[in-house]
Amino acid sequence: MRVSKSFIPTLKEIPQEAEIPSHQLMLRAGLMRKVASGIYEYLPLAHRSLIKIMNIIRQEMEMVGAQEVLLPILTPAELWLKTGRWQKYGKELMRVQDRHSRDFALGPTHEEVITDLVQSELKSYKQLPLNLFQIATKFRDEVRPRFGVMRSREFIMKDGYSFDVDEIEAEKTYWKMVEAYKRIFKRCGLFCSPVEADSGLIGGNFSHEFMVMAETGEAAVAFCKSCDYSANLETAKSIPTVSLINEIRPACKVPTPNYKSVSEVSNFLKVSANQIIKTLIYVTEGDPIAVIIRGDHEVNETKLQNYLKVFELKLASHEEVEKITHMPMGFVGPVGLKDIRIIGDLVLKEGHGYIAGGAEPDVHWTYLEIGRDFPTPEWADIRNVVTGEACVGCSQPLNVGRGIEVGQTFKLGKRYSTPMHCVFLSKSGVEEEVTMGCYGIGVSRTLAAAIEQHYDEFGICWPIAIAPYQIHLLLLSPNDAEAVRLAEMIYDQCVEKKIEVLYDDRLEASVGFKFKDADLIGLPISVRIGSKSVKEGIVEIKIRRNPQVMKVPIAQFFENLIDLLQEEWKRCEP
RNA sequence: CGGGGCGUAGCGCAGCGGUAGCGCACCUGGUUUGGGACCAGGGGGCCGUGAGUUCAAAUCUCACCGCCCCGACCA
Repeated sequence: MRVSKSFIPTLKEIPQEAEIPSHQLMLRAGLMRKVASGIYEYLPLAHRSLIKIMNIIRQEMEMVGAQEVLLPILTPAELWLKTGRWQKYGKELMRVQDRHSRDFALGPTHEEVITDLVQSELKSYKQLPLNLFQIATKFRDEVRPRFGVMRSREFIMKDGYSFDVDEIEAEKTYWKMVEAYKRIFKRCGLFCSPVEADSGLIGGNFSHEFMVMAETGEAAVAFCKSCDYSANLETAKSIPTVSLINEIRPACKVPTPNYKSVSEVSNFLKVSANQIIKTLIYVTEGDPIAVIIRGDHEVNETKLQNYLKVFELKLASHEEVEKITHMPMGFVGPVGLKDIRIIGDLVLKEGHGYIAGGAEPDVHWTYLEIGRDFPTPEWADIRNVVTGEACVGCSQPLNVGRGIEVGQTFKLGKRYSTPMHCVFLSKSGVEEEVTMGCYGIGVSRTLAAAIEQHYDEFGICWPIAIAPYQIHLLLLSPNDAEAVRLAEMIYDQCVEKKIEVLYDDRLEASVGFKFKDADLIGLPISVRIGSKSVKEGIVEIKIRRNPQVMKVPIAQFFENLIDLLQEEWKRCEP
């Protein structure tokens, strides 16, 4: 492609709307433009990259025997009513009506649609296993779209669904898919690993998220450098450091005038926060509940929600707290708490001599013993793992970092086949429900994540496998006939050799302009041709991610180029 | 939905009661071409929308809309 004929609107300045590097660079390098909040247009460069990601996915899916289909975006409400998700999915499900006032949803995911399809055709165990996938646009009416295509309302997703005769076969399929996913992300040039995950709204009992570790990631991940344990903070476990700090003494009240928060109380009493019990009140769709947790720990609401099996969970407001506990805000504690279910974080179990709210203004209890001074709560793991705690796999210290979730795999079991009556006749002639799995990849998010992982101060540094073009050919002296002749020759030969080349043949752009654009667009290899190099009989080649410029005699140019391309490809091998 | 910020030329911004500006980009002509060139000329705006206050509103008031950030939320 000649730049003079291309649609690549690069920007010199950082658009004010963009916060994170990938978002800024996607706008600046002319990859995309915004139409509305969370809705983007993909321009030619981005489209070429997306196609490459999709093709890698297609190849790997084919390798594990999955077949591609294309499902509708507009889906009738009745399908969603069958599984209860018409209600449960909430406002994120984009609902529309047709001219007859019939309800539809723009598909955010397609379990219902695919299960309905398979249900209508599945008769015998002989048709199983079955593995179907599609690559299509999805809609989610996100509360807050963010970070460009990282969290957009309309996005491209690969979603796959597997159907097996039983749990054992389904699990085999699941692990096959996990392996395929690892290959896909590696082939896209991403450093990405599966982490244990919460299975959320989609249901099921087993899940992994594929995380690209990045500062700007929205998910918190606990991981171990010594063994391969890693998990989303929503499910992560650790061996906590237990605080057997204090001697056992009779409980006594101490004045804490106007000291309410954990940090205020610990400063005032000169104790560390891990001796304090924090009491939090949550409201749910049922009764309110109380949570007690060590002062230096945080409640993980996903864990709590899963333990309680509730849909709604919200920290109570100050007014609600006082009404529910009959204690003043800031001095709520487990002693004297009545008529409320109390969940205690497991870490508290072994400790002694705790400090907690005194149930009346300006007072805290000290030397509290669980079970002696207040009833033993229901124990559950409801807290966030903290950096430095011991790994459950190998006892080495855990790290907590941030990640971008580019894919997720779920074992669904019969979550969808039961309500949608997706059954088959088994070998023994008995009707059985099919066992399902589901597997997603955010294709547009993968593109953004790849940039988030491969950029520098000048622009993008594409992995070759998903780069819009492989070579950026820069004609630096468009008025030098010899340079033009050489550049045109190299361009023609690249086209002939099927080397994807973007040729900056612009007459009007200055040298600096071309260099800046090339750095910004970030194709893996640039080839520079100007009067200077032509006179010396050489061509300059630069690998985007390296600072040095190589000088290659014209006669050996293609030989060298092909070697360099191969080296780049090696970086994307699974 | 709660909190904060911003809407003025394609992009980045200034102006904050009295003729709508700057830099970059764009168009024409010329000179240039190894890290976002130079000279000369030129085009482009309902100052987000609507009400109000005022002799006079981009500027003050109110409402609405849009966008961004933090939080809540999130296959």
